[in-house]
Amino acid sequence: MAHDERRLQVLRAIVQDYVSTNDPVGSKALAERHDLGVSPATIRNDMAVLEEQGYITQPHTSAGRVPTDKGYRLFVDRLSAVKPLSAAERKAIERFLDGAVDLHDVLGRTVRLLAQLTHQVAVVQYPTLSRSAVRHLEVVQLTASRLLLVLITDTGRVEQRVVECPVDMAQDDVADLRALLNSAFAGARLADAGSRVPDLVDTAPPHLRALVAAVSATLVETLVEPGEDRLVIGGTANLARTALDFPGSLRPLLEALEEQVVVLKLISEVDTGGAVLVRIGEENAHEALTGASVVSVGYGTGDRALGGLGIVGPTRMDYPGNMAAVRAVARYVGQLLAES
Amino acid sequence: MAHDERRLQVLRAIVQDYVSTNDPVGSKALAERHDLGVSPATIRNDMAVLEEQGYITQPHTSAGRVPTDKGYRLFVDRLSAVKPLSAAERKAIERFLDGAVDLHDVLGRTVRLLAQLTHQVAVVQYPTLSRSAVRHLEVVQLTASRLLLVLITDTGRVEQRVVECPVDMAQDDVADLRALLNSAFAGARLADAGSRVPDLVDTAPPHLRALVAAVSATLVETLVEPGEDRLVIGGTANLARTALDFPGSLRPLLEALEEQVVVLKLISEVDTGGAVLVRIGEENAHEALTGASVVSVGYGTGDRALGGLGIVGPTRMDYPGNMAAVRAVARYVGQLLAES
DNA sequence: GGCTGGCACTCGCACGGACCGAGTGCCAGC
DNA sequence: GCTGGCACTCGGTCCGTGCGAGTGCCAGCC
Repeated sequence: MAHDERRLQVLRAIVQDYVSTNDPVGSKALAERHDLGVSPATIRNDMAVLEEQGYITQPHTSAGRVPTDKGYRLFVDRLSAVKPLSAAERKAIERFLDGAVDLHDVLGRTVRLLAQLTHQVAVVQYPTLSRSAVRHLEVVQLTASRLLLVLITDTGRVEQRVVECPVDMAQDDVADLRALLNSAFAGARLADAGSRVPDLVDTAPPHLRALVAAVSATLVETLVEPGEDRLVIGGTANLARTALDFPGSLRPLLEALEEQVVVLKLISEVDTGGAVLVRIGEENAHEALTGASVVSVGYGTGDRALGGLGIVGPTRMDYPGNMAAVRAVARYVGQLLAES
Repeated sequence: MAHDERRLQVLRAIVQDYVSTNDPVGSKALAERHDLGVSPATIRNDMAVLEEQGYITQPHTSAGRVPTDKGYRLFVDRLSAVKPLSAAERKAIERFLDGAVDLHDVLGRTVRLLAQLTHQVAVVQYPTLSRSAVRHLEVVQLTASRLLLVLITDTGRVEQRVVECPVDMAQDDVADLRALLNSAFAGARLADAGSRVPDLVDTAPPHLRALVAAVSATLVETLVEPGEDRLVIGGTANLARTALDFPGSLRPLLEALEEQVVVLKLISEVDTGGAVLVRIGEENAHEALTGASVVSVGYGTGDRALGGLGIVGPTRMDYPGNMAAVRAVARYVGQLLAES
């Protein structure tokens, strides 16, 4: 019992030291810097056991130990206390986010803030369309047969689509179309929009039916589908600082970030309970993210989930601090968006 | 005369070889790989002169020569023929860009395309707001005293702003406001919008005056100002490949790219005549861009300039190829946007 | 006058051996 | 079960050497 407990202390100390120094940590340094109450020799025995169990590893003989993914996992699950943010950090969050003029601005500031607080790459997802509701649909005629459809959601997103129509339209037709669409979809969650289409087409005046059908089809096809979820990414400059932590090069990671789809999946799969999720190294199950960890959490207004946000960095990161920062920022963003 | 001519050939050969091999190039290799018709010894004499004049330099004694910024400049100005795009590349441009659903999509595809064609970081500017005209203004009421203003421009941009109003509004007020704003601003270039405000406020019905004033103020302040210009950036993964070409680290460059303001300035200062602009190394007059070159060009519809696009890469880049790619993409994007 | 081949010279770099020190595993003793 | 001691391993650094690429210069040739 007592051994087990101390071994965990040793693991914790190893993780902490390694994260802060980036040097494999040896038994002697550990005994000096931490009050473990035992000699280096004893620590060596513990380390041998930890290595046996797969929590730590040696880069090479005669080097210190380094935590494995499994070691970080244990650290995150059982050994790390939540690190409260400093007053200065709370202040910074407020100062940074207040004064945003629209959703785009809020998310842009959020991603910069997160990157600055954590010194990692930050990722913020736009509020999911499928979980948003229609606030207003605007229709603007571009040419005789071409419309610009602008969707405004209750989460503040504004999306545009160009719709090619089968027939030419008069100005009155466009106004009628706008009224029809709004009365049909206003307040509807986008996920449910599809089911309202048949009814809408049926009740539309005959001369507008083809038009309504074409426009609603575009609406449902391109706005309800997932895959239309967007990401804001920032702080990639931080990768240059941590470049040495990534084995091969930064390239695959940068590519994955640009690709968006992989990261989007990781960020959007958040715990509905609001807990911060940590995925360490190979847990991410994607080649480009070997050696990378993702810390993410959902944000929302009240009890309603809007999307996810988080950070991506090397497995060798300050988990308690980053988890605290991610959670705090998510809460604040949620509040901010609830106001509008 | 004949010497001068040959010396330029030597410089051209040095640039070409150095760009493709990344090794300082020596007189012997030069004589072997290029048909200069003279012996290495003669080339050495020419190289000594070129070095004297500042076009090339030696990283260290007993190494070959490397072009300086000045050398690249001469190469771009006088020694490079425009490299026509291959049929496959033209095909790729069409295939890539066709099927875009809106402006956001067009620019996103453009930046990916450009990054792929040039293997550099690509940058595309959204159509400048100040040069755009108002197509439609939509007003959506969020709360009693808060409005969401949505601006749709003739260049396809859709911008949103939240406006806090001094007074509570009834639904009819919002509808009236919408009509007033549209009749006042529809068709106006945003740069001229400010001058229409006083007239608009004067002619507005008394009970709407405060409202109109507040909304137009926001409109002018946040949408007409420059600095609201946006960039799309892509292909940063290509930096990892060319990392060795950047002296210190990638960090300052990545930071400058995220900051946007520096790059925006470079990209938006385009030649109005439609020529491709090349800024080499220190010509960029920004510390983070030492060792980087920017190739940019304006894009637009017909004779109307919308914005700029271009690439950022190491000074050691394929200027003819990249210039051709940038120009071709800009043309195609211009055509595409002219259609909508 | 300009080009060429030859030649001595300069360095950067890769290679290899020696040294050092951090860290380990093991063992006998407390 | 912990501790101090000890022999051992092995990566990193330092240094000296040899090699080769590339240069500048010079005398001779067209």
